[in-house]
Amino acid sequence: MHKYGNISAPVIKRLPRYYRFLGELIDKDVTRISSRELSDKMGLTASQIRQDLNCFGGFGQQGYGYSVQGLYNEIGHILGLNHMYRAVLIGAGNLGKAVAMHMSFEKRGFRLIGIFDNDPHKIGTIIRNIEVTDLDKLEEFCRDHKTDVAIFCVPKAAVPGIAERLYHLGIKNYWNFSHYDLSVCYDDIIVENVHLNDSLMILCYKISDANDVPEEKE
Amino acid sequence: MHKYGNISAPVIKRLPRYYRFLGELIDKDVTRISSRELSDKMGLTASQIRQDLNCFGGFGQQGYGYSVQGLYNEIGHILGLNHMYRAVLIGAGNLGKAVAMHMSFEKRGFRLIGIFDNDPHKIGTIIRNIEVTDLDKLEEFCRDHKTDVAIFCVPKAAVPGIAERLYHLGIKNYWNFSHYDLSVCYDDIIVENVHLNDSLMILCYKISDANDVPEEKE
DNA sequence: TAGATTGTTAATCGATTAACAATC
DNA sequence: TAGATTGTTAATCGATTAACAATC
Repeated sequence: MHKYGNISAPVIKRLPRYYRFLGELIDKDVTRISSRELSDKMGLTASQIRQDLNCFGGFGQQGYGYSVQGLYNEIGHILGLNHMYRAVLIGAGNLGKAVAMHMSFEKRGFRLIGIFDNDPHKIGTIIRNIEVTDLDKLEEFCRDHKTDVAIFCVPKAAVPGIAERLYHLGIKNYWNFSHYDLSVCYDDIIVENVHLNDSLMILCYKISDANDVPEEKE
Repeated sequence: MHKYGNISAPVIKRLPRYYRFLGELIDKDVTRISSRELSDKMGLTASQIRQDLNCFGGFGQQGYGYSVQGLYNEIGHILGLNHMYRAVLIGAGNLGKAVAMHMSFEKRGFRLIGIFDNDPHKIGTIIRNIEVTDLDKLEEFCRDHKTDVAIFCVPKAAVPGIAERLYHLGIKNYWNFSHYDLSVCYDDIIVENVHLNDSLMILCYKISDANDVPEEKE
């Protein structure tokens, strides 16, 4: 069962960007905007914006355009930001700590309710008002606290084992920062990957390709 | 001038993933693989793999398949990992620190040569053997040290000003973790974005869409 | 040689853009 | 009413898949 039919990945990927630009327009006290104006600002075509929005409904008004605040609210609702999914963070290393400290979970439909690690030096420390708990107590914690999502900030090798435990606990939604490909293991899970290494390599490709310098590593 | 013609974005995005899977095969002492076998492992079609690779050259052998190590090396070369682009990190907060500590820059074609911040509490601290420098000394530093890339780990509001300074210094390659859209400002720059908030919202969409629960925030 | 698998061309599928009638 | 801009259908473009001759 899908709330909005079968929306294509490219469309979904653009939604947060629309949301961001509309938020900026609100900050600038812009109340209405046409698909044309928005397309200029965002570097898209007006057609694409109208097509994208009409996957979810007719939010505009002929001859007028779109209400900025109205559209912002609609897209926030489509994205499901009104939800409050309970998330546990697995891994309190540099990356995990940064994710815990840096993200505005509450504005994005989530609440961080637990942080786990197996390093005795980290267990017991406090990150953003949450005590880092021993990974061994994961099952106990999830029995006591409804948990919807797990965030993976652990090394690749640790992922499969932890994923199996989570899957067994019925937690099947993952925000995955590890280099492990979760999607090839289970097929009834929801995964959103953040592969920082991949992103860095793509930057490397773009620079190399543009400069065409056959310079080698020294 | 482009080294490899005009390769489409979807193809480029898959390259790091190929690289990752081939690296794993090497670890498992697999020496040869057919497009068919690889496609099974990765959840792609064999056709797509062959099409992707043939954008860059014929790396296989009819009747045999591909040499795992050979293909790994070729893709590494295509990605430009043999380069050593000098990068400065702008922003030594939680996220910046995590990026500095967590990334294997040297394996991905980069070397981190400087870290900058404007917070007096951070200036002078050491992160991964690099002293955090006053952002005011950016121009001085870049005059003395050839710099190819800037990594943005600062709040949105700080980005446009710093981007202008970097652009003026001739630094036009950016790894952007901020929520600021650099691409709409300059058109002769290379940007690779890591928008963590967007990623989190996409996860929220996927979960909401799959569950179809009209549950509201409490 | 026979079998396997590539490189590559052709067919299909999907996403983006263009056009325009509907309508505010 | 006239002008503007949407929602939506049709046309184009690009990416993926299928097919197969080339060849190791």
